[in-house]
Amino acid sequence: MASIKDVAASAGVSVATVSRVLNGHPSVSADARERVMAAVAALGYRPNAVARSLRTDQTHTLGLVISDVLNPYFTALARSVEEEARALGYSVIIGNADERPELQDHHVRNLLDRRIDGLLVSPTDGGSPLMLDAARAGTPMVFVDRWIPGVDVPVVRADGRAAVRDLVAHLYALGHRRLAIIAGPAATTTGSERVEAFRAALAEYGLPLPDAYIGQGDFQAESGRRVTEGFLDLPEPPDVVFAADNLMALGALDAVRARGLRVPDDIALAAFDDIPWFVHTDPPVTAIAQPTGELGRAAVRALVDRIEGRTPRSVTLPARLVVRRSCGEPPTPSPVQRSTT
Amino acid sequence: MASIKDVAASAGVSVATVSRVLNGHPSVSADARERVMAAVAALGYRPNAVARSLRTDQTHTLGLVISDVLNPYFTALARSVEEEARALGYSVIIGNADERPELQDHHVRNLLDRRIDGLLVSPTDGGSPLMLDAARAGTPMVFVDRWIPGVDVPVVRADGRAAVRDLVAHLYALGHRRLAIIAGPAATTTGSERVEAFRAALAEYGLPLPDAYIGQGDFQAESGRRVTEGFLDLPEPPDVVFAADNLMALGALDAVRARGLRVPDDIALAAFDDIPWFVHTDPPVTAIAQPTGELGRAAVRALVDRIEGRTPRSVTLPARLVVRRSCGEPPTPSPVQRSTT
DNA sequence: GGCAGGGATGTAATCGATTCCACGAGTCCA
DNA sequence: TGGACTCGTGGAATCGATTACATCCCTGCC
Repeated sequence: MASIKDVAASAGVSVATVSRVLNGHPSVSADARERVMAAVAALGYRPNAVARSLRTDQTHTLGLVISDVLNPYFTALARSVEEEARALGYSVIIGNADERPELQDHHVRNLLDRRIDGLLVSPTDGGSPLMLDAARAGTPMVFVDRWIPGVDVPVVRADGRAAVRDLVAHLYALGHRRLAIIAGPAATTTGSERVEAFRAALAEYGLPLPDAYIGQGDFQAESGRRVTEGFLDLPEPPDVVFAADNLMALGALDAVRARGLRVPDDIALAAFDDIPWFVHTDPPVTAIAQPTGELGRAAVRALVDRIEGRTPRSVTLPARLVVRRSCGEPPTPSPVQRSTT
Repeated sequence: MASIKDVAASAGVSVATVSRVLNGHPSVSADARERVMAAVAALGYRPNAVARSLRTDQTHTLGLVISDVLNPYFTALARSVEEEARALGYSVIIGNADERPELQDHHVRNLLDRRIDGLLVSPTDGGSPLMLDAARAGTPMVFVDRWIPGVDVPVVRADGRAAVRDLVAHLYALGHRRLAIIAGPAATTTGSERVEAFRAALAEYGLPLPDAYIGQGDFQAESGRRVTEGFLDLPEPPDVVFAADNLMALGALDAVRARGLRVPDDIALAAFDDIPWFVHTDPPVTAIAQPTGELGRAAVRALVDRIEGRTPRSVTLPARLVVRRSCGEPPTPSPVQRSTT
């Protein structure tokens, strides 16, 4: 592969001049510029990003560590992150932690070794020393969706509290009184916050949230299935199951169907995170939709602000309730209610 | 960030010795090794992968360019690719082409500039000069899922022909005679092959595939919707719509529902690519399942073989039909038929 | 005792870029 | 006419690693 030296030789100039041409430095004669461009074209020369990064100490690359690529919510997030990053001149390397802290550490370490310019993380746990050290050491970092309390890192996320309140109001209006939740890991902020928001909303309606109605999931479908089976085995099963993410909702649906029961007649279902498929499940699932695209874009902007020396801002955007049929009585019949993720 | 020089100084040895320790070179005294390790730990030193890559001309990184991250099929593929690569000591950088050739080129160029060790591609089109040149120039490359004919690059893919034949048999047995297909872009192998397989299978049953029953899609949901609307507007609409990928099937479902029609009573639906959600759609969708995980792993193995000087093999694995209820009469009732993707 | 061989180590070249500095030539103005 | 300045250019240092080569010292064998 041709290097800058080959270009210089072929154009009859020094490597310094070639570099100046390539970087748009003003002080280059038109003649030299032309000869260099010709040589570049003739040789099919492309600058070696590795060498450039070594010298400039910039990789123009962002790392994105997400909890689960198979989760459509995170895929959508990753996509919007990549789009915005590309628009700002950055590439993105995605690390999939699969909800496993040690994998998360593996990716963070790998990304740091590659000297990415900044890190976007949706932490799987309370934060390993590795990540905390990196943050403290000054690695530009932004948390997205989930975050770690007590660390001085901007957070870009959705606030689901209002939407959860709307959901509970909706459920209450439909006559449901025994509401259960499949929670995410308590070590994640989204895991604990959603339970708290749910509990607070229930309290407004004078409804309890007994421990038996709080199932411990891990954001994966299988745990949704398991927890739901537990709920169904209760002497007094809940009227509604609220899954704290879309995959656990999928598992819940599995469990309900495996028993030969029907949603919403036998038990209602709602989920946090709206995804396109929820329109087409049987029945369509009532969900809380996050502004995923805007979240990803805002996170990238905050991170790039930080990298380029500006002051990044934390951002909180509202989530909103999308009512479908999985909790009972359909909303006023209308054209297919499409997803908005 | 500490460099190898700092470690050398702190350990009282030369950088060469530090490098030897770090790379497990045998000719280092126990004493020196120990002092180096201590210094490494004390400084929290991590080798700079950028510098290392520049010197060794290896990045231990694979590029994966896929057509659409939002498509669960490709996400699953990406996941298995990353897993296998990690097991073999490589990282993966994913580029999402979004079915747009120019974006695909952008990512290929970007990955090449970063001097990735090898490229895994599921081409969005017939192949840009950029990609063909790279292949000819000797960049280790493997095609996965889709490929470009006439290029000397190993291909790892699933052969859906037998499964398509099974599907047609199934449809025929259910009494369907007017079968239509939503095809992918003809420029992609999967786009054209699936139509050909379908046509060939229909021929075995003496069924025609009129042009009006071949809708041109682009593997995205919206095109599935549009094509399906066209089918429904036909004086003689088809009995069955076979979507060449899961997203177009989703669009088809949308279109059918928007008309107030029902699957499979009014029109049946089948899809290429099985995904977990198909179990839970209304109705569950009959689909052709690819061995996605094995495909990803085999592709990585082939690519790494090529990179490390062994001879890579092309691999073709069989896809298989998963019957659910979207084409009519359920299969013998049984426990929930789970997805297998 | 001397020499060959091998182990441990350091020096320095190298990878491919960027960029500081110096230098020559040309321009402008006093 | 000469000095100051600008512009275009090249030489060389530099980024942080790896590694060929040279050196030194120790051991073992004849």
